[in-house]
Amino acid sequence: MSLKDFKERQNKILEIIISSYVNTASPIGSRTVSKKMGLSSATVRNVMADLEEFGYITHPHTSAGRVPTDKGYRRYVESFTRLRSIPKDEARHIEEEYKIRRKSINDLIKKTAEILSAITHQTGVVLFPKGEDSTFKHIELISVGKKKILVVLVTSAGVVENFIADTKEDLAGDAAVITNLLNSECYGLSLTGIKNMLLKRIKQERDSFQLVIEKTSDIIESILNLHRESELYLEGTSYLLAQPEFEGKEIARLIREVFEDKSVLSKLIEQDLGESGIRIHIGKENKFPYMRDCTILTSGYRIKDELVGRLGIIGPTRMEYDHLIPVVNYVSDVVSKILSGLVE
Amino acid sequence: MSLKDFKERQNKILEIIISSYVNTASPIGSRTVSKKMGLSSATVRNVMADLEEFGYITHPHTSAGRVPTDKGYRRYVESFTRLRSIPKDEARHIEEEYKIRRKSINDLIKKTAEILSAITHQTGVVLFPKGEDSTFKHIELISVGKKKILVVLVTSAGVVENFIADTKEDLAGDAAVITNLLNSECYGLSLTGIKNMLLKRIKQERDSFQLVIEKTSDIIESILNLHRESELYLEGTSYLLAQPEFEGKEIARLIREVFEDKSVLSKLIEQDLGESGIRIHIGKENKFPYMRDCTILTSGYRIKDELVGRLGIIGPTRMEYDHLIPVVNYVSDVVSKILSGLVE
DNA sequence: CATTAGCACTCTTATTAATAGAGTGCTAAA
DNA sequence: TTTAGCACTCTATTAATAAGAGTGCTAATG
Repeated sequence: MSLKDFKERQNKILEIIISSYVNTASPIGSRTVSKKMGLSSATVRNVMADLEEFGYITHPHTSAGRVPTDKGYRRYVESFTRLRSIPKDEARHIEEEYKIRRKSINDLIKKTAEILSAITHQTGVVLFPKGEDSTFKHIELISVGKKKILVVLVTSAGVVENFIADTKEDLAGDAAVITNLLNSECYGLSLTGIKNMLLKRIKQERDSFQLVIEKTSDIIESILNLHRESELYLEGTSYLLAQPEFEGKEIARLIREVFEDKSVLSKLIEQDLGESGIRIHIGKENKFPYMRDCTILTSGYRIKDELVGRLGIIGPTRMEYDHLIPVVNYVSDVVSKILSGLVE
Repeated sequence: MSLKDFKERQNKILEIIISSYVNTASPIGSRTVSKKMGLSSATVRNVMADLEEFGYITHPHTSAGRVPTDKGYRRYVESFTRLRSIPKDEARHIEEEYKIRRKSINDLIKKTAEILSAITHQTGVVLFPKGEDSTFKHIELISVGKKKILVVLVTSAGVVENFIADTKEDLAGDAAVITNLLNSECYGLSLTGIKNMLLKRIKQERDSFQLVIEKTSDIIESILNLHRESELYLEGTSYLLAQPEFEGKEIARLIREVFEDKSVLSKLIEQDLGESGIRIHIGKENKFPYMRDCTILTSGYRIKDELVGRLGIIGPTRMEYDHLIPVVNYVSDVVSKILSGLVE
């Protein structure tokens, strides 16, 4: 038998083990594989021994079937040379979900996490970074009470943010004027750009702008201090916890460490922010200990041609990679298309 | 022994059974109670038999201790004549959480669900209704692309909503003018108010407003169709699922039916919207079948003197009522205070 | 030489039986 | 009215056994 055929058979058997294991969550014996291959169980056992020697599968104990290792899943997903296209009805289903599409970007992003979770039955996740470098398109000050100003910011991408700032004086009467001035001066500038501009202006006294700066120093400070941290939308965490591999033991820990404090997960996903395609982190490949039985599967999404964030799912390492990879990819395409459509 | 003393002893024993059961999640025997009461176990058993006869506690089986029933919990919580004040350090802890307070109302509400969950170790929930009757304070149209207008709405309560609307013509040049017109005409009106005003204006031709209506018919339609549904923020669903009573069996069902489709929960909580104080729904008192082992504990929160929504927790019926009721109450006070402060 | 049949061996899981223990309810005594 | 005492019931635990799944190795086969 040629080396190529040999490898091919290994792949085939690994594939059967994985796809069976994904469904049953219990070790796969040689007989199970043999039936699906038309090979005797003895032959299969030989191949299995090889696969085990190279670390693609293991034994929970002597008389149990085989279970894929992280390395095994890795080999499996690497073997996908090109993305399978997703079934028509599933595509339609996704489109359908987006029909009743929320019309603001914030809503769209949040809804996407829900949709991902609902169609994959895994935990859906969307990372929406807010860089220091996003530029302002519009700013609006609205008086909502004595010495209370509601600040509404719109970035060039069409994202709306708002907060209420306290001011020293009551600016109710001046809100419109100041709004106009700020708009004309700040349009198109980034956060750091605004900071620089203001510093420069403050130096050259006797500027018509000086008055505004004085009156609105509190607001301006609030804007500059606005920590525009990345937002991470998680939806359907219960799917993950319902998996048999997480029964009982360390669930509480996993929750607290991973889901409660989203910063860990954010960091993990942010690593791939530069990448545009599908990225998969399997089990212990995530250095984080409580994630050792989880896989993070994400794809980048775009506004126009600009890569803005990543979306995907978090599930047990034992997930349907062959099915879920195309789904996540498809959703990221749909989201990119909608986002791009919203701003032009 | 007088009837009053008799009832009092019943209460005391019920209280011990409940507080023990809350901690251990396993039936409480007469000996356990006896030790905490200085009464013999035989006497306790007599009282227990009475309590059982009236349906306040049950027997899982002959030789097991007693377990409180929904009716028992109900009697227990009704026995709280006034709210226990919460411990100082806990109060400080809550204040602390709100120190890094998000400055927009939307963020505050969302953060509150997280805080509730974190401090109670239950599922936190906040209902934020958006009535048809809330009035508009400000509207802003911002061009974000050809034939794309970003509409930003601010309600009198200071809540900001935004969406992107498609228009027939490109309105980039007119955005500012239209914004001004809409603002002056719509200020202080409710959604239905705006609808009426527009209909009236459309009838009387040759109105200066006519032009605007024509050009912005798409936007206006979007605003009118804006289904301002109540928002329900749920945080920490995993706490509920981690409870021993939900081990294994119908978890998946509970998730899908209750947490995924938030409308059920919304309805349940909306029933108490008129009520200002603490409201508790114990077990089967929630008619919804999958909630029969859960308690919903909520308190109303206010902006100024106006009741706007409800916040609280969802947990197993076996929860620390004596501790959690004051906590939820305290949080609702803090939130009310902050909300009121934000708008004046 | 790759494949397969056969068999002894290992370890898990399910089943059964036996025992210990927790808790009750009732009766009679204090 | 309270309590001590006791028989009784049911659960939970433990141990022993049996059944079963699956392996690895060897020898036979095409």
